[in-house]
Amino acid sequence: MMTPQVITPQQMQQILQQQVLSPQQLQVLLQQQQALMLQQQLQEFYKKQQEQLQLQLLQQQHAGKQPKEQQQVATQQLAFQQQLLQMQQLQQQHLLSLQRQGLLTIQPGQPALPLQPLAQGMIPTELQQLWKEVTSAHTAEETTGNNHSSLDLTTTCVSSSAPSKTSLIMNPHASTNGQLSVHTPKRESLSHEEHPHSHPLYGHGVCKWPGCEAVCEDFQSFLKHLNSEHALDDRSTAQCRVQMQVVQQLELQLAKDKERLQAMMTHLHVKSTEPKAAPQPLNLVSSVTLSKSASEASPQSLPHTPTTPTAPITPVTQGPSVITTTSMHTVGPIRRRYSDKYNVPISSADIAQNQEFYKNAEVRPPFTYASLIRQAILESPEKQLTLNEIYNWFTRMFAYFRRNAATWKNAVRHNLSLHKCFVRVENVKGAVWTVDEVEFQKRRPQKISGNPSLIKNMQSSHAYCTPLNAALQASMAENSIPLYTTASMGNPTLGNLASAIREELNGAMEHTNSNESDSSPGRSPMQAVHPVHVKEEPLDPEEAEGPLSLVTTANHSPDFDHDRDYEDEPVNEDME
DNA sequence: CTGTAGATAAACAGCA
DNA sequence: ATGCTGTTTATCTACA
Repeated sequence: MMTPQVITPQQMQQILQQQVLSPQQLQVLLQQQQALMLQQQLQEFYKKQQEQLQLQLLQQQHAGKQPKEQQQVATQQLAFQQQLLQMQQLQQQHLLSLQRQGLLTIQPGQPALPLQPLAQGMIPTELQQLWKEVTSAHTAEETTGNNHSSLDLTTTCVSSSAPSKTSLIMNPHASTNGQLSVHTPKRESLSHEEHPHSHPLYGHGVCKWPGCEAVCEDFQSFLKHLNSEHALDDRSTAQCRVQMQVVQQLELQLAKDKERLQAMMTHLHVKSTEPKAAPQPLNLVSSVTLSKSASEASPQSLPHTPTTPTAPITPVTQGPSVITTTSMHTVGPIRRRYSDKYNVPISSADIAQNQEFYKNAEVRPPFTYASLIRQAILESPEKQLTLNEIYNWFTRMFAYFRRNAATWKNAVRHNLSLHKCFVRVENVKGAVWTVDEVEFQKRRPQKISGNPSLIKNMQSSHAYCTPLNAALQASMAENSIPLYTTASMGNPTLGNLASAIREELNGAMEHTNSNESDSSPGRSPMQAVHPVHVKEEPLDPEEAEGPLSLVTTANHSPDFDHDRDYEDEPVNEDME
C-alpha cells in the first residue's frame, strides 16, 4: 500500500473519506503523493515554461514587424503570461502549503536534478530560492528533528504506521517543539525574513496555524502558544488533514491549469500567425481572465495596472518573476472597478485556492467592500455581526486587510452606513449589522437585464430561506454556474465566498451572457469554466469531491475562536 | 459628456 | 480626553 505511486484523486478522496486508515497513515500517504506529484509537476512546468518563453520571444520578434498582428499576439501573450504567473503562484502556494506543514521534505539528492539545467536561464528566482529553502529546511529538520522529536505527529506517525518513511518527513512542528530557535528562513514572510526567529507558522506577529492567528508578541510566546494550543490532539490532527485537503485542492487546480496552459500553448504554436484570430482576444480574455486575472489583458489599460487586483501573484518574493513585464507587485491603495469582476475566479477549486491565497498573500481581493461585508455577515452563524466582528473577518480572511486598517475600516463603516442593504439592529450586547438580501440584490437591478426571468426566479426563490442559501441560489440562477453544493454547503467559508464571488460575477456574467453567450464557437466564457449543471453531486470528480465536512469540523470546531485577537495589524506593521 | 457606482478621505456627533 | 461607532459629504476614478 505504500508503494510510491501516484494514485488518483478519487482514490485519495475515498481513502480520506472512509478513514479506513489512521490519520497518520493518511498523512504518510499524502506526503508520498504530494511529493511525487510535485516533482512531476515541477518538471513539466519548467519544461513548459521554457518552451513558452522561447515561443514568446519568437513571437515578439515577429510581432515587431507586423503591427497589426502585434496586437492580437500581445493580447494573447498577456493572457498567456497570466496563465504562467498563475502557475507559478500555484506552485509557490503548493510548496508553501506543504512546507508550512512540514509535509514536504524532499530527498536531498533528487530535487535539484530537473532544476539545475534550467536554473541558469528561466526559472523564476523565487522558485529557485524556494527549492533551496525547501531542501535546506529538510536537511535542517532532519538533523535536528531526529534528535529530539517530541510528541508530535511525526513520532506517532513514523513509529506506528510507517517505519520506512525515510524520504518523507511529516513534521508539522518538530522544530518548534524541539526548541529549534533558529529556523531556516521561510519565504512565507518576506518582511520577516530578517528576523532571527522565523517559523513557517509564525509571521506578522500572529500564529499562522490554519485558522488560528493568535497574536504572539514575540517568538517565544509563539512557541509557547504553539505547544499549548496546537499540541497533538484531535483538533490539530483534523486541522492538519484540512490543510492537506487544501493542498490537494491546489494540486488539482494546478493540474487543470496546466492543462489549460497546454492548450494555450498548443493553440499559439499552431495559430499564432493565423489571421483568423481577430475576434479571439475577446474570447480569450474573457475566458482566461475569468479564471484569474489580467487586468492588463484589456488593451486599453496599458501601463496602468495600479495593482495586481486578482492575480495570485504573491508579493512574497524579492525578484520579479521572469515573465512579468509590467510591475505586478505593488500593493497599495487602489481603485478597482468592474474590470476586476472579469477576473473573478470561478471554479470551486479556484475559490478554495483563492481563499487560501488571499488569506496569506497581501493581494487585494477583487470584491467590493459591500460584497465582502455581506459575506462576512452571511457567514456568521446568526447572520449578524458587530462592526468589530466584521473587521475581524476582514483581517482573518484577507491578508491585505491586515494593514492600512484606518483606511479600509473607514471604508467598511462608510459602506455599512451608505448601503441600504446593511441594516443595523440593536442587540443586547450592542448593535449588530445584518444584510437585507433584497436590498442587496436591488443594488444593480438592471445589470442582470440579460436574463430577466432568472431575476424573478431568484428574487422569489430566495425569498427568505436562510440568507446563505438564498445567496447561493440566486447566484447560481443568475450565473448558471454550477454550484458544488456539497462542497459549498459543507464548508460555510467556501460556500459563502463562492457566493460572494458569484455575486461579483453578476456584472461580468451578465455581460458575457447577454452579449456573447453564443458568439464564441466552442467555448463561451461559461462553458469555458464548467459545464452547466446545478447542484447535487460533485461534478467531475476532480472538482469538488472531497470530505469537505472535514474542513467544516476543523475550521469551525467548537472552541475555535478567531475573533479573539484581531487587533489591527499586529502593531509593528510598517514595512514598505 | 453624463450618470452611476465604488473607493477613499475626512468631518462630525454620540457614546462608553 | 480618548477611542469607537455611525453618518454624512466631498472628491476621484472607472465605466457604460
